[in-house]
Amino acid sequence: MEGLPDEALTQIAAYFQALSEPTRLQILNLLREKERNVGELAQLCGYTSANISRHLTLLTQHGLVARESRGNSAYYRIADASVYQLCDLVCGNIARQHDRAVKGRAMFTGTAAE
Amino acid sequence: MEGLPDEALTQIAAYFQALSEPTRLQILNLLREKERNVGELAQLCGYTSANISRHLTLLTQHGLVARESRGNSAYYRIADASVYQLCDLVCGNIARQHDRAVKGRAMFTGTAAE
DNA sequence: GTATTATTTGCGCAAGTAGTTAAATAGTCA
DNA sequence: TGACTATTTAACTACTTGCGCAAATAATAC
Repeated sequence: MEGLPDEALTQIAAYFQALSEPTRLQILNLLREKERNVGELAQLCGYTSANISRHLTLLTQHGLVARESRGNSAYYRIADASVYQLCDLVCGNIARQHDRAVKGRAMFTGTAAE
Repeated sequence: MEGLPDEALTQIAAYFQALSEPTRLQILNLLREKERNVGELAQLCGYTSANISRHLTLLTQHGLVARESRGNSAYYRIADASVYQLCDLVCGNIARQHDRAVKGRAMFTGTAAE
């Protein structure tokens, strides 16, 4: 990422944006287990199929999931498993930040920072 | 990320959203070299100080940069260097996707997929 | 105190986005 | 062919967000 041109930054930003939506992360999380069709995902997420379908097209455009048409259903599966690596990294960062917050509060409350 | 509750997904999404903006990535990229104050960053990015200041507050809230007030300037520096790791991962993913695109096109154009 | 500089914040505008319903499209089965 | 089901797309609403301008705040110098 050292000396990247502006266009590259734009693409990276777009990739992050695809991951910046709870519903899309939920979809990716559900697809971790096994492939699913749109209706299943919609029901599991608690949204309309139309909505989930649009999220899936966006994820497909970024190469995160892959679509396979079978019967009159569309099955989606993870296409780039490194997403989970990304999420794990982020989880670690968030956890560290929570730690700092707890320790910071401990200074005032006297609570043990566990 | 396996069995995360919805709230966790929301936090992860928020973290990704902080990185989903070209200007913010540019700021992080500039801070890689050394700390900078708001005015410098504004000039380097080509935006108003007001705009950059807001981006910096957001990045600070997510623990990505840290602020230090010196004189009547505010100096910002990277607080979580693992951001660059994240970006490197994403760069790899985008590169792979470009590769696939080139190779896919090659089937039709006869172009060598370099 | 005033003047000057740097940063932050309030406000408004334009563009983007997640969600809905309804219509269009595609596939299966009789 | 038509009926039925699944998915995608269109149209719309409500909300969010990046930006600039101008005012407010903070720190230094006189």
